[in-house]
Amino acid sequence: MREVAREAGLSMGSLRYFFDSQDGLLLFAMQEVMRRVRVRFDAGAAARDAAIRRGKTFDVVIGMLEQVMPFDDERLIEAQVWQAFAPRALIDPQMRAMRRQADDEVRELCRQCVFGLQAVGLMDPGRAVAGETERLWALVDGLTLHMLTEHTSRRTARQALRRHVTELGRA
Amino acid sequence: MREVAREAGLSMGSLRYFFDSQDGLLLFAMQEVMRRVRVRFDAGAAARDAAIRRGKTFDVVIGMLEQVMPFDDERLIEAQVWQAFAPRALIDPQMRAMRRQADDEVRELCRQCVFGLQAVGLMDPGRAVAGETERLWALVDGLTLHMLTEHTSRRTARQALRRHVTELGRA
DNA sequence: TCCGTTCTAGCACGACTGTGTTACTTCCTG
DNA sequence: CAGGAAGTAACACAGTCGTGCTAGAACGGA
Repeated sequence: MREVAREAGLSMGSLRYFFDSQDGLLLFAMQEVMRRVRVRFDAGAAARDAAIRRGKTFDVVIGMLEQVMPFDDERLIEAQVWQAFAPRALIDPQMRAMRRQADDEVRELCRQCVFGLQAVGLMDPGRAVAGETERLWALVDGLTLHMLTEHTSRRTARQALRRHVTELGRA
Repeated sequence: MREVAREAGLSMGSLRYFFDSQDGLLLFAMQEVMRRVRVRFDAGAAARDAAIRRGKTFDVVIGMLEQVMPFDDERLIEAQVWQAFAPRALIDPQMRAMRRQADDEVRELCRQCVFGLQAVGLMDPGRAVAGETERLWALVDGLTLHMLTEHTSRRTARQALRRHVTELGRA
């Protein structure tokens, strides 16, 4: 708390005017990360719709998935902050619920990507949407994890993601 | 520290006889998790070699990968403990190095799996080993993450893993 | 100008933390 | 049996932590 106040240029008392407890601050921080991701994601919605109409479904899918992954420094920090909350989210019910919601949103994004690819004939119709959703979701979060520990480069992660989505189209 | 001492049935003074500092305790705990995984993994080495000679390469690969994933309660706890260290490992150099080593070992396991599948003709020769290693590794860690947060069932994770490895064989 | 809201700051309390130190017990070996 | 090593315990210290509380500043509308 004192460190946060210091970096914000506030005294402890002032900080506590906005956050009545540490839990409140932490919860807000989590929510703020979620909000930022959503804002960034929604910002590109119109452009994506236009691209889809031009038949660029594949590129749009890749682009959407990359939005929730740490492909620049800002998103890298967000991912690291999120990671910092992870252990507490295993214990704290509120944090757990919040992470649950965030995870569900990413999973839903993956499902839409898989469904979309199938709809435009970019995915083998023989594949199960649910199963492929789970696999894509795990890949996205796995690559995210390896990028935030800097054990995988952005270039490599991008290639792996592209490879995976491409694979979905193979019969 | 006091909580660890309590659960161990020791006083703080006694605990400090074994671990001269908190860092030492934490580092040991990380190393202990790594050791357990290795022991469990090595325990099945002979059986796997035998299975491979019988041509059961696919099942062996699946089995090896499952060994480093939380498919039972014991491994689930290990994964959660490991997760608890993650944020600190972003800062602390020693922890960072230790996690780096652990990650490298899992990555190497994935590489051997990919390479092995290719060697016995279970993988399309047109695939790049390095790229598929990265993809498999991300999938394994992604599924692990989703299992430890209990957002994915063991059954679903198993299916996704099996699906992925099977896919590698498709031309 | 007055007054309530909004914001800021400071202090102090009680609890908890890791560590340094000392002393005692247990146990094994020479 | 003596003595040293191994192990255990207890205490205090210096910090840090989150929080409760009070008081004052800044600001905006009546």
